[in-house]
Amino acid sequence: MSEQINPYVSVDCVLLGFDGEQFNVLVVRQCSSGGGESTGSYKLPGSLVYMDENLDEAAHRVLKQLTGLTQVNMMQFRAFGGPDRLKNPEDGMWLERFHHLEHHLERIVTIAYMSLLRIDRKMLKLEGGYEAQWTPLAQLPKLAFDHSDIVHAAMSSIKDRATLNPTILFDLLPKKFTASQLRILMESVLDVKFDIKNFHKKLAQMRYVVPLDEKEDGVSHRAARYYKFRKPRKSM
Amino acid sequence: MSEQINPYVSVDCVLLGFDGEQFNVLVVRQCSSGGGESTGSYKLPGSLVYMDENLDEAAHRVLKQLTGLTQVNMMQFRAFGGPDRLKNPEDGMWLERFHHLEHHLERIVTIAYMSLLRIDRKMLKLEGGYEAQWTPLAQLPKLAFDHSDIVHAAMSSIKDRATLNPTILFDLLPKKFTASQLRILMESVLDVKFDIKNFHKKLAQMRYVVPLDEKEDGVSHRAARYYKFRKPRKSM
DNA sequence: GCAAAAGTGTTAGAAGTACACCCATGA
DNA sequence: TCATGGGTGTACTTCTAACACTTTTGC
Repeated sequence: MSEQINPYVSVDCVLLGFDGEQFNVLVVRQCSSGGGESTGSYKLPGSLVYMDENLDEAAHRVLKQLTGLTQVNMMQFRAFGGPDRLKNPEDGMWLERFHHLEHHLERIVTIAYMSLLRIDRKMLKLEGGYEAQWTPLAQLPKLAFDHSDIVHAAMSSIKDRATLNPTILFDLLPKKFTASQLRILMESVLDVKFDIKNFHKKLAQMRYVVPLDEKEDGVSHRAARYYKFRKPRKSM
Repeated sequence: MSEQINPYVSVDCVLLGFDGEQFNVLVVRQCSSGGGESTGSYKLPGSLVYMDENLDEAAHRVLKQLTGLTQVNMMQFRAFGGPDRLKNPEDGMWLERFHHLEHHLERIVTIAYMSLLRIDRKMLKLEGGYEAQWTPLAQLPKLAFDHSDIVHAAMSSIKDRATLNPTILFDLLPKKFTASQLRILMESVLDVKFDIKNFHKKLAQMRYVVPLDEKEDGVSHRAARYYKFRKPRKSM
């Protein structure tokens, strides 16, 4: 890690996936940078910001290092910067060790990003000693720093964004998905229940959702039709 | 300015007012900290973040110094942090001079806040040498740093927020306001036109807007009824 | 009395809500 | 054949959109 870094500003990424029932977050372990023992607590993937990159670039770098993905919509949603973010001394020490900082960290402001991923994509284990893991929101352990707060803020932000523009949610679904996958996803994001019949009607009116002639296979009940998402040409 | 500051992180505040026709932004002049010549270009009010305060506190401090207001909803809406923010060398030098920094500033990340104010409130001229001024958006000069971008991002953010929760807009109106004041405000935020009759119908259904028995005075046409805003008890 | 903005009702179409039963499949 | 989730239609209500004339006031 030879590049010059800004020791006061980081990005942290809330990578969200949906497994058909609930949201999952990709968390990593706080390990020393040499790889080795995985005893640290879990945290969000993140990094200090390099001097020659902007915030979006830093967030994309983190995502790419962790998953290999590059063409992903990373949404900045909030900065967290209270002096109490490092109140657990282990967190500060870990940062200093991991980034080989010379001086003591008093304060770090983080810019939080959120990204919606298909959970089936393979995750790389990083040489940097990352150990990435999808964890259901409900079973999320206490994370390092204020990362637990950041995750909750991300969920709240995604609700607002999906209300304004539901099409962002399709990043979470497989390329072919069933009506009930979409319905359950929307229900859990927006925290509502849809009537099933009415949902089908609404689905038929969504220009950006097109029914396929293909059906589910190998399920022990009537097979569901698949749909796919088609990006609207203008004005999401 | 003896407090310890974080030389890498600032807050900038987009203070918006509505004069009945258009949005105005409160801009200040880049002056030296000793007061004196007002030759600098305009910028948004802002400050580096002190080591013992969180981001919200820093933003409220800036607002209070400039206007004396304290109980105001300051909404964080985005961080700006590209390395090119200081591409105009004057901006960086001004910051160094103003804050009496010892070392050269290479990079500064700013957390942008936005706040909606009644434009009639009196603004203080600060001993710090601020010269605050409401400026209509349409006549906004090129601002220092990337502050022009920040203003546009604020306007876009307010549209999203008002779509999700129109009640934030009442901070912009006088305590008593007419139907057309509200209509023109909403039209300019949401970038739509409302049919006047339909708007009155909609107004009558807004629980949080109550008609008064009072009317305009001294206008050379039929006097308009006043309304007032009543905070909803739960769930804005 | 005239200029200027305020205020008012109806109708037609679209969208949303509530509700109960049969269908296809694998085990 | 049964358990499981998939899929369908109708009636009612609510919301939205379009549209033109009369009222009040100061000058």
